[in-house]
Amino acid sequence: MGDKSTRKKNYILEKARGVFQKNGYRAVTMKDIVDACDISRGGLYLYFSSTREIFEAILSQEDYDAKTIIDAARGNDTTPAELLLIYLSDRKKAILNKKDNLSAATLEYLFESRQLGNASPAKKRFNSDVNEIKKLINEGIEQEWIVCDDPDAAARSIVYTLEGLKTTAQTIGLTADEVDKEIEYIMGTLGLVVE
Amino acid sequence: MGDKSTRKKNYILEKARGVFQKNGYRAVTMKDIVDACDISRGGLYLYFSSTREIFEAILSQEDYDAKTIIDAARGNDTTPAELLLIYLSDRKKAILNKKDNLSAATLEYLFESRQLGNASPAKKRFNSDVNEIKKLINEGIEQEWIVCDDPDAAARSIVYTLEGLKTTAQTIGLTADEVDKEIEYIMGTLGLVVE
Amino acid sequence: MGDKSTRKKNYILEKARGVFQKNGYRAVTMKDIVDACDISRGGLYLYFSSTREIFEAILSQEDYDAKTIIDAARGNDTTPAELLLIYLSDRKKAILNKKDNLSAATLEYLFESRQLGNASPAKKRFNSDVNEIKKLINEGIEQEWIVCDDPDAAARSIVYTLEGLKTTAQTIGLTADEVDKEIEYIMGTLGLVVE
Amino acid sequence: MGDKSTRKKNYILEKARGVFQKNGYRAVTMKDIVDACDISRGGLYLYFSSTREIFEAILSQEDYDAKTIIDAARGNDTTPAELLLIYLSDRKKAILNKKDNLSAATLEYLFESRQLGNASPAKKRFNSDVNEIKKLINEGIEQEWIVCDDPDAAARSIVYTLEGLKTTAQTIGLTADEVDKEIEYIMGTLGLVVE
DNA sequence: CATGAATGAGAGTTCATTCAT
DNA sequence: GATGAATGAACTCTCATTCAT
Repeated sequence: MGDKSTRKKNYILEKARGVFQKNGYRAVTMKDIVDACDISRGGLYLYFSSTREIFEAILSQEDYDAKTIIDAARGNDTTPAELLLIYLSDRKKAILNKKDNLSAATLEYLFESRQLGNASPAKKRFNSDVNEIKKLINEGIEQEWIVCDDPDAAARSIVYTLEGLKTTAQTIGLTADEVDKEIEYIMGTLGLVVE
Repeated sequence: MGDKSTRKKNYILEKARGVFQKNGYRAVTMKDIVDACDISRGGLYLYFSSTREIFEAILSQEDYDAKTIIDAARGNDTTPAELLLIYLSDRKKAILNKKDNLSAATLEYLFESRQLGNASPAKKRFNSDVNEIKKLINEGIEQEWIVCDDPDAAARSIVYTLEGLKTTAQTIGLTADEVDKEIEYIMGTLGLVVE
Repeated sequence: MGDKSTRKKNYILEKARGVFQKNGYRAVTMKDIVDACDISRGGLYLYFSSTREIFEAILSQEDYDAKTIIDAARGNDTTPAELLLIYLSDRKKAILNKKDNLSAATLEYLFESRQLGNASPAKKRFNSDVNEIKKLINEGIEQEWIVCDDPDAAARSIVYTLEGLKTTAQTIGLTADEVDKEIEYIMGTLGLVVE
Repeated sequence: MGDKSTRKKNYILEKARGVFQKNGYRAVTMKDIVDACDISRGGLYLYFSSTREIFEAILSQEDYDAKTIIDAARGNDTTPAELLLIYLSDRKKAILNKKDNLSAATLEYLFESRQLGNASPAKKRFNSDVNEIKKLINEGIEQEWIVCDDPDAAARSIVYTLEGLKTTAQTIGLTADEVDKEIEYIMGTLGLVVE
């Protein structure tokens, strides 16, 4: 983290992130990143040799998985319902934050990855998120906060819905109210009320 | 439909569809389509002047909106629950059919449209689908098949979830069972049971 | 003139003239002319096989040489001075008439012809104009209207100046007053006064 | 002037000048210049992005305006008549020098500029030349070398005539004698004799 | 005669990538 | 390490020209 090479790498990633946010994944060229970083063409190649490599480096810095967020929020007296709401609210922010948002680029990246046949990191992430939410639902059932016949299906449903909200926000746009309403509905299906 | 020019146009669209299915939207060049159609460079330009134009022509041929499918299935004795299930099953086919599937390309296209500031056709489609499903749910409530406090939120939730399933299928892949399970869950939240 | 083929040819030339006036010579394509004539691509080729051929046909229709104009104006009592003024006034109209004017295209055409080594028609025209004006000046000298040491040089000078006015009008623009002033000056050098 | 980029730019301009001299303005393509310079396609675009840009750079290197030539020739004992003759002789060289001559290309360029609506640099040049010659004529009148009623008209006439000579030389060709004769005639109209 | 679909050469332009400095 | 000039492949788009109908 301290050595010069790493600092430079991080500098590039930071600048490149802005470019991907603005232009998506496929439309970004090495030249765009060179321009954004204000370094030389050759200079960029010393650190990264393709936009794919750069984008993957950026993705690996992101850490928004359910476990991280939920664990950070856990305390002695936080109920599963509260934790779920905290997670959904965090996702809401990410969904609505149109500027600082790699969703569009990430989807493009994943489509391309799919075609190339390597989607496993995304799959791992999906499964881990489902598991984390399922755990929360099971805790809620035990503590009689939550009513749910099939925690696995419920957890999956939440993740699919969040994915759908993200896509919808990127393609046709969503307001905060629309996301709030959906969060309330999700909570409602589990027998929870957002006060 | 009969004249030569229209036949040729349709031929191009058919071939181009394959290219978009395989490569997504942004990665496709006019040359790719020229090669797929086995016509001359200039020849393609007689009919279409950009990949965007071609893609939009393909999209306008697609007719998978909820109203079309549901109306086609309505009969004297079809219950709202049955209609909803028919719609979801149709969507399931579309979600899983990875080969003959423009989802990935369409999402890319929509992202680009968004950046260019014209997402309204997609929005119209979204709203129309939500409405159609809401109508179904309301009918179900009247006929006491369905239990639902907020039909609008329920309908939106279904559309978001389907969107999420489509994306997930494209990015990390889904099996038929996984989709079935999700459909059952959706029906369950409305108090319906898939036998 | 009456047969269908000639009528069609003339129709094409008429439309093409407008295109050359608007766009010059080199910039004009066969397609431009096809579009202007509202005929088929192949149809144009039945009559002409290049823009050069068309332009040459147009040029051969033009008949603005000094002899034509001066002869048309000759009468029993027209003095050489009057004839000269009539010719210069005619040229003035041609110089200023920016819309209906092939000057720019003609110059481009002549440059290209020069490079190709066949400028003789233009040369013939130049010499004939010089001769016609020289004749006029000589008549004027005989009748003691005009004072001039070297009628040949004077005639040439007039033609060069008219050429210069034409070019200047096309490149940087000229007003009627500016051309009038120049005509007066030319007349003045021959001892004539424009009343 | 010394740095490599400027040297390369000048190298390109030098080679491009030859191409414009040979082919005029409109007919020249970026590829022609690439070939003449023996550099890569992309290489040329590092320095210039259109033939227009290149041609304008070449033009801005030219410095043949009347003021420059006349000022360079001024000395304690040079008479206005001598200065005028020096200027006309310089123009003669430019008019006759068919190889190293951008006249044709420049006229084409000016036609195009006219169509695009920006002819002002040429206009400025025209006016400045007229003024410089007018000053010379006025000096000549004061010192009683020159006889002239209307110095402004005379100066304009000279510029128009030179323009006409240039065009004529380019289109149908002129010999040195023909130009000499015209110069003598011009001088004669001002009451001057070329010895 | 007349049409206009079709071809393919060729121009413009952009970028990933290399390499001498 | 770092630079940025240079290359050349690839893509978009336009036309002159042909030819089956």
